[in-house]
Amino acid sequence: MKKLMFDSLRIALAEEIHQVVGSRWPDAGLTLESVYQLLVLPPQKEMGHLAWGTFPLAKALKMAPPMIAQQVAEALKGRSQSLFQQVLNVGPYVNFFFSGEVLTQKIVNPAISGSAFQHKLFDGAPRTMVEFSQPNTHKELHVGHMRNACLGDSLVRLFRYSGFPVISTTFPGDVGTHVAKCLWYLKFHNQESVPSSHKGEWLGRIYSKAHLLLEDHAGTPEEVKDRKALSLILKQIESKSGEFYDLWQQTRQWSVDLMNEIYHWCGIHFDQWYWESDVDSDSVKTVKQYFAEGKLVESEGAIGMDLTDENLGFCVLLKSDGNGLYSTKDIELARRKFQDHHIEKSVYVVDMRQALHFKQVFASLKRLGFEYADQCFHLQYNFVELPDGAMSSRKGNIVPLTQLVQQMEKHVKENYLNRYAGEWTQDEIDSTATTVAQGAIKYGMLRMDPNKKIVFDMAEWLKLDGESGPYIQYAYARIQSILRKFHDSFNEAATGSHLHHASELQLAILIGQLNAVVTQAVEAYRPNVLCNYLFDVAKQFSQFYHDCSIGHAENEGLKRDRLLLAAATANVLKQGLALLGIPVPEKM
RNA sequence: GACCCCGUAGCUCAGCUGGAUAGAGCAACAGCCUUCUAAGCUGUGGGUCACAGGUUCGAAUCCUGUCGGGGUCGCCA
Repeated sequence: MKKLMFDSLRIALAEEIHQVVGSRWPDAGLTLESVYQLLVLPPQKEMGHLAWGTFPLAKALKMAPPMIAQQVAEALKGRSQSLFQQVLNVGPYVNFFFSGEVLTQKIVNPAISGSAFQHKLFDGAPRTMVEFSQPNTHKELHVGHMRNACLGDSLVRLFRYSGFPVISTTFPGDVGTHVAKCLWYLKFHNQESVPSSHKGEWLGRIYSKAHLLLEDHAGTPEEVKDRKALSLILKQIESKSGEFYDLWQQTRQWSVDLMNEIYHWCGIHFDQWYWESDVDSDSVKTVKQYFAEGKLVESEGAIGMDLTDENLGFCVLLKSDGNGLYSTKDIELARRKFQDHHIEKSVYVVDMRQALHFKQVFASLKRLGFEYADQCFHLQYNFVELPDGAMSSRKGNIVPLTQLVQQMEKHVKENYLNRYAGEWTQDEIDSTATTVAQGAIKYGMLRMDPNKKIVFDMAEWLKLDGESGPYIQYAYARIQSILRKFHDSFNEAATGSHLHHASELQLAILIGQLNAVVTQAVEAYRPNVLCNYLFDVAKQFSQFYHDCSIGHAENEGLKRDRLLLAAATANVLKQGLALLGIPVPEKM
């Protein structure tokens, strides 16, 4: 996979530099592409719009970088016609300033027409499957699940935008001991009647009670009875018959309804759903087949793959009782993914506690002769915990996802949107509250490096000023408000020739960076770099908004140029937020 | 004991495929709504980039070691 050149301003500038350098030092062997890749934003806005570092050239020529920068800047200055307005050398860098016209032509116009968002960013992008969101049925969905869902969904969107063929998939756990525990409690101990709505959440709480009761029974005569009951339940589910199978089908649906409700709220879609119950029995058959072929070994009564020489221990694939494990299912699932969808790369978004598990699974796949084993990638991320420690649905100390959503929407209405009561319809207030809540929650989940832990504190999450999703949405809504107000002056043919203020030019150059930022986010599997960028754009817009009035622009030409720039900014914000799975409000 | 992740301002974090004077948000303090939405803007203060070596013209960034926090290590998922 190779990064492509897609930024027309950088390409044009790189061509000029390449010509100058090529004619002056023909032997340096500098390619157009390497010139392009070395064009960066300067650390300080005052230094310039783009900067070119001379380090590689300095190495090739064995000259001091500042010397080269000076000579390149001089040579560029001597050209009769150039793209840039000003060039100056600062230490080892050659810095460039552009006119409002060039920035409008190269950046603003493509953002207005939408062509800026249609570039293929990579060559040879593999057909990729992204598996994320592996919630268990019969348990409650909590804020920790949200981080995974947001991360996976954003990656799918980023890959797709960049030109990858992508298949999104989920692998919910609808069988296993946690299900048996839940059904056991429901049948033998539950005193409550099943609620008429929110059955999924209720079921999750039943699971917690089941777990606690079973712990209480540990070491008592009840324990033996419990184990027998659980074993019976599991058998009935597996054989697809009996009262517990019926109960499983019924209750499983309650959880699935809850999942669908949440995914719908989040705007998350899966192209393919793989169920544990579906791969379960086949996975055992597959592994038994491998054992029969002599590809697996027996150890301490279990069957698996010995990976001790890779420092990965022993990967159990069949328990001594003949049943499979999580690893067993993942072996079978990997096989199906490549077979069903002819993918070339498989990404697993799963928290870091499973790092060893996936190393074992991938190493096992490789030894089993699976040709795409090296193309399986575990994207690990750190988990969400509460101020007083780890969350666990078994312990019941979780923040349910539905609670976060409800509180956030309520908070947004009470503190901000209810001021429009009477002016807006209730529908507008409700749907805007949902949009803003999505912005707050998703941005909050994505803004940090995936490797860093998130300590969830509801009070902190409800603060919507400063670096937050709503701050960015607010910038967008303000632009829409301006466009509504001055739509008569909006003109797509505006040239940008009236733009001179630093706030205008800075905003223009910044909105031109979207594709470069997306490229970086995709390469690093990190949506947080896009979060930071969009915050910067919104901040730069706020400054522009403050410094450069559109309604009171000195003349009509300037007003048109600024309107066009604002509209382009809105498009970049909307497109960028969409890659995070965040919608935009037309007003807020 | 082995392996993985983290350690940057009072707090939460950017910056990490080496490059310009280490940046934001929050909190604190001082200003800005008769002017396009104050969920906003401007300004001030705040740093031994955990520590110690090494590589390099150049290190918050790469390597080694130490310390501190979290996680994982065969029949849970």
